[in-house]
Amino acid sequence: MPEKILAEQIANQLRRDILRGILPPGASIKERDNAAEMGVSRTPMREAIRILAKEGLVLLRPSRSPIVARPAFEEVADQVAVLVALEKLSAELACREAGAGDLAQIRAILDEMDRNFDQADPLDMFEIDMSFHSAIALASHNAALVETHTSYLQRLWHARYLAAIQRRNRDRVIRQHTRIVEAIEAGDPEAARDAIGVHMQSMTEDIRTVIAEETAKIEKTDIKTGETT
Amino acid sequence: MPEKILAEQIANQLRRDILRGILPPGASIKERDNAAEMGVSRTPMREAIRILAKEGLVLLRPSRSPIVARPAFEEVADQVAVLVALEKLSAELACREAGAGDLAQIRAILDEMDRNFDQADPLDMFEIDMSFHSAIALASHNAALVETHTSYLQRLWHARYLAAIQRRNRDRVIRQHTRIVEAIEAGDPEAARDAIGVHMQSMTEDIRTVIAEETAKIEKTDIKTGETT
DNA sequence: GTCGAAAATTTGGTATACCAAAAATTGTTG
DNA sequence: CAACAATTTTTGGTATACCAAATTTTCGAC
Repeated sequence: MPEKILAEQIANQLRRDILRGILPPGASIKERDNAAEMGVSRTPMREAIRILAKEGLVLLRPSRSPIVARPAFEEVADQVAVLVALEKLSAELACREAGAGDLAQIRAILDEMDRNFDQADPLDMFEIDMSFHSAIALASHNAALVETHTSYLQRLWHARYLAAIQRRNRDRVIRQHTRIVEAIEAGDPEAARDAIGVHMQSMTEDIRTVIAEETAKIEKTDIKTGETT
Repeated sequence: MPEKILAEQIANQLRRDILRGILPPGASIKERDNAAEMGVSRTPMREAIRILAKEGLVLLRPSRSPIVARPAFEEVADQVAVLVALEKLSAELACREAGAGDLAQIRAILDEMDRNFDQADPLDMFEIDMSFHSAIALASHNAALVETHTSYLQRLWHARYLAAIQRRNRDRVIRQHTRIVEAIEAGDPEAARDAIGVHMQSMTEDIRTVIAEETAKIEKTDIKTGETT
């Protein structure tokens, strides 16, 4: 694959730092300073910040440095509601459009999660989980849906990652994923929508819990030190 | 409202030219030439082109000038499938979340269309039609949904505009919009989803017909003159 | 007339400089 | 000590120049 332009490389690096908490919510991203640190000019840095702002990972402020977004639960919940609709559409279309290769791919990812859930590194397992959902979107054979779905996966990555890490539940995840796969293999759109609905309901609850905990932690820190950004 | 930056103004102007057919599908947008014509530098022009590419109105090509997108029916149909899911979610959430002001706004737009459909300029009427759909999205009180829905409205504007202009059917549109409004006013999510489904099915058929006609027209022109871009 | 090589042109990407506006900081006064 | 004014700093946006790569055009040989 062709080498990415500088702006995309910078966006990827910043995205990784944000998703891994190296750049925590509220941290400012100074265009000039960050560019100098990376030995690049402002132009690709500016472009990269724009990319991340579009993904909802960074918040642009007029005449102030952009900051790493710290979405309230309500914002995340809004995005999750849209993601649920997209995933339901994915599963529904996959029931109709998926080829044998698509189904094999989806099943293979489920089997891999089943085998390796406990041994694998949590981040790796989380990424496999995301690839499961992406594989279903790809099986829909709807390019616009794939693109929008990917955008929401990226936006929600951090919240979902925290939720997945802190509320790991192997049996529940495998059971719910299995229901989804079986519905798609059976070509049953209604069953697929229901299975997606149950799975995403669990996830929403997990995210709510995790964000509440993070918010409590942050408020305690803010009161203690009086810190602002 | 604060004055927009140059890049956004340029994007708006190019968008208008594209949607109105002044820049037809396939026309190239030369960064340097267009910038010089508008008396601006490449930087805001480049940014504007990026904005339109994100909206699907412009197709970026490596080492070649971007061109005005000429989506195949399949691409448009894919986007419409996603838009249908978003509109159903809008209507569903609006049933729960809409305030009295939201309902009044939606009803007012319907009444305005009913009164002025035949007299008003077709472009004005089309824009009112779009504002009807936007009002429902706004009534959902889900910011992420509003943003994604707006993005899809923009991407699909040209196809929908052509379809609306060439297959105008006042009674059908008013009837279908009325069903949607009544379902939302009744707070009935299922009825709202059904009404949206019927309405968008009609629209998809109209778009299919119009794109088939446009494609036939373009192929005839290409064969005749051998023109390429 | 065709084909291949060389030259020219076009293009996207990036670096750097400058400007106006907004925000933050500092100093002065009451 | 607080408020206000002046100054400084930071910032986003834009203009311009340059470069490497890709594409197109031109030219020469067969």
